[in-house]
Amino acid sequence: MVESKHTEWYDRASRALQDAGYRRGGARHALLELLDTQACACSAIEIEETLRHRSHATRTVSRASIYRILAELEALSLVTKLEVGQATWRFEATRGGKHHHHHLVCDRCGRLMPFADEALERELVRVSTRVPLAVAEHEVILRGACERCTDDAYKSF
Amino acid sequence: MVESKHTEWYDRASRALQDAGYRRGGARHALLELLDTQACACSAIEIEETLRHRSHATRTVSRASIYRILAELEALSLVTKLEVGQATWRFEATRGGKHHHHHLVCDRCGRLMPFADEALERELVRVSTRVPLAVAEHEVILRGACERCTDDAYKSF
DNA sequence: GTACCTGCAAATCGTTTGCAGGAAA
DNA sequence: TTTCCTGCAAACGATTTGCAGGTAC
Repeated sequence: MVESKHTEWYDRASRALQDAGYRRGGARHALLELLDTQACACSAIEIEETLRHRSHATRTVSRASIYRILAELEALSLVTKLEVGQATWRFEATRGGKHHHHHLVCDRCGRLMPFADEALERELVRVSTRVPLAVAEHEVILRGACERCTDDAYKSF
Repeated sequence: MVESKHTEWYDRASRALQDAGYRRGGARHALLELLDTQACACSAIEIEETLRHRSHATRTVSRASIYRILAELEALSLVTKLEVGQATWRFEATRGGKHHHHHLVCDRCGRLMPFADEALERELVRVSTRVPLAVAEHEVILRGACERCTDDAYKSF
């Protein structure tokens, strides 16, 4: 098996877990490795499937453990829990400012894609100060038809 | 029972349902009346409770019907389905431009409040054109601690 | 009278929890 | 050896569906 390189997030997460007193369980390790490779949010079910089927996956992990570990990671702010899609939680590694992004959701195929925009970010920060809430996080979701689905519609004529 | 005034939304929704060939069922009517009075999104369960307990509620409606009717209304763009809170759908009447708003969610008590901001809206429209998706809707959620919860924290010292 | 509407109860699906065996320290 | 970690299976809660009776037209 090829030794794969980890990102900064993986190292930070490993350390944080250790500092928080968690042991080096195999399931937890497998989840960290997987989350580290994901560009956008994925659901617990997707994580389970990926770990089960991907050849390079470290091992399979039971669904209960997936939820438990994700909850631990969320409590340490190592993953962010999103509500996007089908009334299902999705999770993604909480990376630094540079990787901060929002989400595009295709209404037709359910595809989820990240996007980022600096001006929008500034606007959100400004709005956050004018609102009766001590804002800790924000989240923007744009819904519509993705290019793939738009193309398909075109081809079907 | 006092005859209550309906908003433009109620009339538009009634007409749209009729045009779409739906009959004037009692459950559907009760739901329209209720949704018409709500300032912000509510869940199917909340709707059921409200219809059951409120004195001015027209009648009770079974949960299955609530979901079915909400799905019809959503298909006609008469309500908007949101994912805010506990992996639960919430629904609110789709009103004209003036009532367009986004949501503040309190992480501590779960309270949901609407907010609106014109500059943010313009920014969202701009961003929508620069993204690989034919954007049909957008949604912004700000999470944090509401004033009530912040006050409580203060008082507890 | 027919076709649609509605309520009830059962099924589904994502998520959470209880418990017992297995692994890390 | 002790305590934590994990998987399994059962519990849970929101949502959906099948079906039978009731209602609008």
